[in-house]
Parts: sequence; C-alpha cells; structure tokens
Amino acid sequence: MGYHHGDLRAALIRASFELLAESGLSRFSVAAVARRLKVSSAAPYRHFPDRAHLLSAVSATAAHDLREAMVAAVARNPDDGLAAAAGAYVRYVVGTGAGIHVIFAAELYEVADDCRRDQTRALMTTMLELSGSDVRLLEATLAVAHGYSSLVLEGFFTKDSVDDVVRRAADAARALQ
Amino acid sequence: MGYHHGDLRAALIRASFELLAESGLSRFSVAAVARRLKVSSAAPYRHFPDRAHLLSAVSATAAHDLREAMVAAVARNPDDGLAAAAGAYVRYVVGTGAGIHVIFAAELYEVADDCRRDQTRALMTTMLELSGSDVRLLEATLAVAHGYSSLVLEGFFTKDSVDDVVRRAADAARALQ
DNA sequence: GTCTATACTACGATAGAC
DNA sequence: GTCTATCGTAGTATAGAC
Repeated sequence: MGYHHGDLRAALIRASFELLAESGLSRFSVAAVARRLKVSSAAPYRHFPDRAHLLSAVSATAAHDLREAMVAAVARNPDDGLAAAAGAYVRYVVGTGAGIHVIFAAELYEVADDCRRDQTRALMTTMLELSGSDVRLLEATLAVAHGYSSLVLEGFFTKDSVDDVVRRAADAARALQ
Repeated sequence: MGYHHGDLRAALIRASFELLAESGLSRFSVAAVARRLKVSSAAPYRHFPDRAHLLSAVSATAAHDLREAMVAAVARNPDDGLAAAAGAYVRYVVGTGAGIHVIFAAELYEVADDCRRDQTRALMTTMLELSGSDVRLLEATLAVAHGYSSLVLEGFFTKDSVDDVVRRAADAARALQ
C-alpha cells in the first residue's frame, strides 16, 4: 500500500469521526477506518489494541469537544445557559454523530482508559453545573437534546435546517425549567 | 435439528422482540433469531425474503402495540393525555427495545410492506391527535420520550425503577405544554 | 510502523434433499 | 416447511516480512 502517516493514531481518530458522521456507530469498524485512510487493516492495531480502545479514544475526544462546544454556547448566552447548551449538544451530535450513545457506549464500560474517564467526568461535571446541580433537570435536558439529535439522525427532519432544529431543541429545553 | 413449529413466522417475530429487548438492534440478526428458536439459519427465509422484511414485520408489530399502549394510557389519564402517552412510550420502549429507532429504522425505508406502512401511519396519526395537531409539540414530546428511553437503555438510570423513570419522563413532557 | 497474508468468526442468503 | 450444506462477504485480530 505504501502510504505513510506522520501520525496515524490521530488520523485514525479523525477518520473514525468521519465514519460516524456519515454512517453512524452501527457501521463503524476498524476495517472501514483503515480503508478510509488507505492503510492496511492491520495498521490500526499498532496504535490501538482492539476496536474498543479506538472507540474509547473517539469517545474521549467527543466528550472533550462536546464540552467545549457547550461551554462556548453558554458564554455566548449567559442568561440562557442550559438551553444554549442543549442547542450546542444537538448541533455537535448532528454534525458528528458522536453523542452520548457513542461517548457512553455500553461496549466501552469495561475498557480501562484514563483519558476517556477524565473527559467524560469533566463533561458530566460541566453539565451538572449548568443545571445548577439539579440532577432531574439535567436528565430531562439531556433527554430533550439527545431526543432531538436522534430524530435528526433517524431522518425525521429531512427538510429542516440544522439551525431550526437547534432552535427548537433549545426552546424545548427552556420549557423544562 | 428436528424441531417443528405450528407457526414459525409468528415465533420469529416474538423471538426478534426478545432479542431486541436483551441486546438491542445492533445485535439483531436473522441467525441469532433462528438460534433462539432452535431452527436452522435457513428456516426464517421460508417466511421472510430477507432480514429487512423480518425487521419490517417487527416494526409493524411494535408500531401497533406501542399505539395501543399509548391509547390505553391516555384513556386512564384523560386530563393528562400527552404526558401519559409519553410515559407509555418510555415504558414500552424500555421493556421491548423497540422504539422509533426500530419502528422507523433507516434500513426499512426502501422495504415495501403495506402492513408496516399502515401501522406506522396509524401510530403517527394517533400521536398527532394527542398533540392537538401541534407538530412542534409532538416532536418535542417524542424527543423527551425517546431521550428518556435511550438514557435507560444506555444504562444511565441503573438504580432507578422503570416506574420512576416513566413518571419523570411524563413530568418533563407535561412541562413542554 | 506498515505491509502481506492468513486464521477465525459471524452473518446473509441460496441449493437441494427429505 | 424444515433440514444440511455451502458460498460469498465482512470484520477482528495475529504472525511474520520488510
């Protein structure tokens, strides 16, 4: 194949995101990621011991980026933080396909990965702070945001722009308070 | 194998539900359903031309049963219909694993199946009526119900009883109105 | 660090016997 | 209507060459 990367590890994570955005978690595979990068199907195993650990690295990155997106959205809307965060969640997940079903995927439960643990904890902590430490409000807001994201990814809102859906999700989140 | 069924077709649909409830759509396969019923992996293909058509029959059954569950819940709570329906959605989906991600699965889009089409249309019509033909309210309520269901199936509420989660989902749905 | 090649598993689907 | 047997495909993962 004769293709060399400066940093295949990082490229694998990037390509994983592309695959998730295009086809979702159900179609994610190490082989498909390798194909996308035009490396052999064995190459990824030099950087990740197995499929679950690659997915774990994706989860950690998604948790980090999602948290950043939410924090930025709150900073832009200080009076409407939680709703803005819900909107940011929808925008991020619709764009990347990497929502809580990836970040907290059941197949990752027994994968020990300190980086992922740190990023997911930081994400949860931030979300809890945004909810004023109201766990019930947090879960309801997360349900709305995840629900809207899923409806988009499932193909329910084919003619609606992402901006519209983000707005409606934020409206729904606001109504919960 | 030497095992004979009176009605393998119906048994396949039932076993598919068991599989969905235990392992979710991602682990669903014709082979696994056949194993569960102790018939050969070829037997299902006498009753369904392919995997998608079996899943389509499951989708039709789920749409029918879910609609019935929602209608019954509304009848028990005439003053609080939409929230009760949202609670019934969560209860049904948590129990069966067959929510909108199964009923409206993308892999079924090009499967022609009049039965499924009728059942999914009836389900959507009923839900729209419950929302007073307010499409925005319907989508928000569905997002909440689907969101809570997903959080349960994803393992977020491990120590909470289903009844509790159903109540909280109904509370959240009520807040949207 | 990447390749080629391969073993193993699982699934979808079909052919032909009974 | 179900079986056994089989083919094709795809994915996970490993061994060994370079």
